[in-house]
Amino acid sequence: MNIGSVAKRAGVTAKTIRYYESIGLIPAASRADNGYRDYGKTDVEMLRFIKRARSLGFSVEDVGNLLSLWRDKSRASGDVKAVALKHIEEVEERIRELESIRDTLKHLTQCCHGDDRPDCPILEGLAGLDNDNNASCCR
Amino acid sequence: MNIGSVAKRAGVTAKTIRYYESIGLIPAASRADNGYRDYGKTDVEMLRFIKRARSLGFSVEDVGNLLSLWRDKSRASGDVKAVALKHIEEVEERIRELESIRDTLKHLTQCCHGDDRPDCPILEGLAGLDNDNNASCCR
DNA sequence: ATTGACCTTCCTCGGATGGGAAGGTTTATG
DNA sequence: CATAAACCTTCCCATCCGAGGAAGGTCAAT
Repeated sequence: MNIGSVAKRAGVTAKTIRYYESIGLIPAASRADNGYRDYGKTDVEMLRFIKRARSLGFSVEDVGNLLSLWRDKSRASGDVKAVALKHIEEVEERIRELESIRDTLKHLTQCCHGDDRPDCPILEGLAGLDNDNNASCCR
Repeated sequence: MNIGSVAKRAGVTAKTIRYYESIGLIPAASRADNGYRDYGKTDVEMLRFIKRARSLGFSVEDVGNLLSLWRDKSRASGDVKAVALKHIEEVEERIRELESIRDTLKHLTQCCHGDDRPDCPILEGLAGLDNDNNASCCR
């Protein structure tokens, strides 16, 4: 199977597959006589695995770890769970950050009358604060 | 004031200031006789403004827009509010994405017994699904 | 024979800086 | 005064994860 077919089947681009090979995430494909990369069914599965893990926000490095656990038939499921739990922690941390940002922005916009007048509490809020966190912009 | 002082006062690095100048986010600083960049108090304010906007997740391009609104004494506060509201939308969208990711991961980990046994529903969940979304991994 | 769809490698780009080299300047200390 | 430390300058390279494209080889169908 050529790289285009396997790419389509796995839902990734040929570019991405070559990139994964170049960084060692996946083993180098064997070559046909014409020099084209040649793939099999297991390669499609592997790429689907990678795609799904990436879509869940695992870094390529994380995916590398998950892949070796996947291939290691004698791995402990606890090892995998540890990777996943750590990632959940990071995702939740990021969510908290974004919520804090959202709350600050909402606060600023609620203070702003939002009409044609030039005075704007949002800009004042952005300008006036040295510290990184929430403002009592409403005078 | 040299770049180091203004950097310290604004809470950014000298590198960052030079970068902002290079991309045109801030005007090129005037130079002293020795060729060093020379800054004043308003530059510190401007850089603080930028820093705070960046910490709230505005892209450098967004910050450029906010800066010109900031400098334009006759702007309408509604213009600023529009930028801010749009950014809130984007932040909330990103939060929803991450929450979806987190929920999928939690689901997978809850299915995993997490001990020394080699069978692992997390890996199976990652491997088995073609579509991008939630799995009923628990048999 | 030609066209179009593949494939190959290699190079560049993006966002928003950080790191560091190579060299000039200023300030502080001995 | 000499020297060292702490500045400053420009310049290039690295990050992360590919996307885009150029230049060229190969294959299948018309």
